[in-house]
Amino acid sequence: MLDIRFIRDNKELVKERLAIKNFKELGLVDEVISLDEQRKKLQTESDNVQSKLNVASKEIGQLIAKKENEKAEEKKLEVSQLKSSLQPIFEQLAETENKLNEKILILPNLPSAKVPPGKTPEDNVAVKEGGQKKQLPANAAPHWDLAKKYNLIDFELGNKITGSGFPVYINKGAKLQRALIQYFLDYNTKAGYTEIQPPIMVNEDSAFGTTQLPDKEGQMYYVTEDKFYLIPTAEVPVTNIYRGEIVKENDLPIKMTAYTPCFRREAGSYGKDVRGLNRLHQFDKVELVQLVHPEKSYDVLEEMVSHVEELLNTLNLQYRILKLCGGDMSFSSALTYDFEVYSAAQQKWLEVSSVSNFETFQTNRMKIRFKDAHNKMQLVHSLNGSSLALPRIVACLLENHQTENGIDLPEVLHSYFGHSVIS
RNA sequence: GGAGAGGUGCCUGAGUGGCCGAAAGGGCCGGUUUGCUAAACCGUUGUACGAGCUUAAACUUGUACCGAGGGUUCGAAUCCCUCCCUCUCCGCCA
Repeated sequence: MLDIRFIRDNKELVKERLAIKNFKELGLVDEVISLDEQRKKLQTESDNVQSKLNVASKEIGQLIAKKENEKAEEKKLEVSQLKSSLQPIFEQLAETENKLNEKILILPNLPSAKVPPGKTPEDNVAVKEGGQKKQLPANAAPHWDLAKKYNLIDFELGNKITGSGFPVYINKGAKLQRALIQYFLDYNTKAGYTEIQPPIMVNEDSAFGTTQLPDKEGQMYYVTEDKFYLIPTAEVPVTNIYRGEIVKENDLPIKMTAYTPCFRREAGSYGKDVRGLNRLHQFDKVELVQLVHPEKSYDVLEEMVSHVEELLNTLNLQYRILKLCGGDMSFSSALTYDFEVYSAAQQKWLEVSSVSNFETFQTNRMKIRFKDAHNKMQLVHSLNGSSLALPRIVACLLENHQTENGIDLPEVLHSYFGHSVIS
């Protein structure tokens, strides 16, 4: 959620930036500002009346104490008149606040000055490519065939148990998952992230805090009986750990990592990209979350990008890092880097991580703050990134490391997996 | 799921209708003392949104906030209702 004071003071800048994000309803900015002005006026009005009421009530108390009941009764009449004049002001104020709130929630986060313009994924800027391009054997297969050949994943069985998009990992397939999770978590905790195992269902407030709600409820599974959402990413429960907290400046940065299953309804995405592990309703992911001092957040973003990049390097995968253009960024992000790994057998890039700085967009909703050196309240900046999303990594590991005889696993996984080859 | 108790500031905890934004103690921060540390003593210590003043900060001031939301009353932390949560006992159970 954008800060209303910032919008007030930087109206034109806000519009310019929103335009970069390809946001069309720029008139909302003016609406929000005028609603805010109305709000202030109404509040001043109601404060004044309430102040009078408070004074009068005290006087009544004193009159009663002095046994001057008649005068007290007169005052009471006066008060009841004041009260009835207050009623419409309250209603207007509530209505204005609701409207303001509703409108301001529609505004996406402002892209940082570093965000390239553009409308579609085509306009994203590749900032780096790395890793080795693989020479695959002539009979190279896509991962769904490899998964079957080596009996790692049973997609049909998942259909039977739950539905499509819920694969069953079997035997070495299951162990590979476990090895990856363990490896990623160890890698992250070594870099100073605290491991968290959060709930994988969250309440409405949490889903609101990280901006899944309102608006994206269609993407989440919902447990109606208890009003819980299954998390689409660990970002939701982990960031919300600090919801409503005032942290010490010295405690920043707060670095957390968590493995969780993630659930996404992926409503409306049928057809092409859903084959095999490419797009699932349930998948595993290890996530990074940081809460940091506002002055440091862009350095931290770069640090997180290198952290994920280094992790990818150890897996010997060919990757590229994209800086997302304004039009392709998420609603809440100020700057996002996507990591894509080249799936040699499918001959396409698969997104395996997305690292973003949200600045104060989430923390303003969650009210995660600290007192700075001048004793002034400030919102912390929040960032998160995947490190990494399992299914596509598994897909790329299988495809890119396949040989005539099996799958050669990268060295870092040998001890976690217990073997160097899947055959 | 059933029965009971309770949710107050950073913490403990008092407060059952006006003098309560809230006692007391602890903690924190600042100061005095001190060779240093400790102790002792003094002082300070909420948030949000307005208004005034100001370049700004400081400051002054109004309103709201004692789990959340409603209600009663001239007046609510205090009384009533609903919900949420915590604790104890019972039941069920990985």
